[in-house]
Amino acid sequence: LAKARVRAKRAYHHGDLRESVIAAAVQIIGKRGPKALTLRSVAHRLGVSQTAPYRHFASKEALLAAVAAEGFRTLEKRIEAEMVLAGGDPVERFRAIGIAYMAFAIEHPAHFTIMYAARPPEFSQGPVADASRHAFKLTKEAVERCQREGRAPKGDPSRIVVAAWAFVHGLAMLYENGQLPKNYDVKSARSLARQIPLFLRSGLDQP
Amino acid sequence: LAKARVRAKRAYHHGDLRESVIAAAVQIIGKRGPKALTLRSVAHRLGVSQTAPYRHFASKEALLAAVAAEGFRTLEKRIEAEMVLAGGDPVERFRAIGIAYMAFAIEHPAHFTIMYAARPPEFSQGPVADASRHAFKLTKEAVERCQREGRAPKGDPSRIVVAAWAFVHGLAMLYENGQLPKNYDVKSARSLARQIPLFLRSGLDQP
DNA sequence: ACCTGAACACCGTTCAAGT
DNA sequence: ACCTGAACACCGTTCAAGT
Repeated sequence: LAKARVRAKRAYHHGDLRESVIAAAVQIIGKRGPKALTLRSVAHRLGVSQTAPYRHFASKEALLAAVAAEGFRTLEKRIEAEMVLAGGDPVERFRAIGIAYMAFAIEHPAHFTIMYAARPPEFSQGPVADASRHAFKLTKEAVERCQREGRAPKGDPSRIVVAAWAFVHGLAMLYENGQLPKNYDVKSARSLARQIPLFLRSGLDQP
Repeated sequence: LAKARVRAKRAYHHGDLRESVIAAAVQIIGKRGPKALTLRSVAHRLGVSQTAPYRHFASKEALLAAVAAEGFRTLEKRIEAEMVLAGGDPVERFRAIGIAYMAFAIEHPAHFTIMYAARPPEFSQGPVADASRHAFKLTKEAVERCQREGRAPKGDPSRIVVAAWAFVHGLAMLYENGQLPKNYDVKSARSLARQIPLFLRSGLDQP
């Protein structure tokens, strides 16, 4: 009867539950906010017992870390795609990273929220830390090319990277929190293009 | 006996419990992180029954909103103090706001976390929104003075304010999360002074 | 190997009752 | 007015037991 159908549905999750749990978590966060995410709600949504997710995640934090890792992978792909579009100009490449970051935050708010709201200790190591380092390295390379061509001031490129990162991250944060003034059209990520390279041009003297 | 002493301690909280609850919440967040903050832990720390805080706060979120409001008041005072130090030069005044913001984030991490991590609906109105608006207005005035003296590009000053705000907020965020490179000395807030006014000098063309 | 059901400790919140 | 104690619904997590 109905019970048989439920059982069939459950059987479907054999070997696939891990991905389903992540997807359901993202959906719940997206629809009802991070506070509404409970393991039990995930399990219920998937028609699975409340303890089933523990087969695939050691804890709720481990699930959040998996969502974050997925987010960082997506961000990485977004950056790569935008870099290809940018072509060879180093300033354009620098811009592309910021545009990709902003676009990612806008297009994947649930992932973005988890990536920076909850920061379990798992984030300091493993795939999340790797992705973070990789994005930093890409940006630094773009800045160094700008410096070589005389389009950014001399000095430690890391300072420029951090400044740009802080700017874009802060902007994404303010956007996410709805704290940007109405006339500030950040919905189109490309409108930021002109603002990001200001970090290449001035003000970055050593302290 | 011991019971009498507890009773005396409790009596002390007559008319004073509200402030004590806020202070205890800040301490718990500072020592054990926002996740460890429970109304019950606050009550226990104050030697009061678990339901006593409900006399002063309608909910846990209301308590968090009160912590945030206290944070915004402190930030406001910090900005005013730094503005006095800055004197009359408009660029210095613009800098002062960013310095005060960064210094506040460093000196009051528990408040800062609550102000931007948890965002209950209470934040959209009331004292929190007021403080936010006031800080924005102060910054905008500083920018407009810079523009009048030819030390910032023409155009909508709000764009410069938002860019500077995003930058400083992002930097504080990265600092709070321990995501800044080791050689990036943000612990001394004043080392940011040279970086903040870059928003006044370039790159802020209209999109 | 993967899932269930019952149980435990903990939480926010409510409410009748105490002073 | 202010606080307590018991209770409710909910949560993360554990574990013996099922297939």
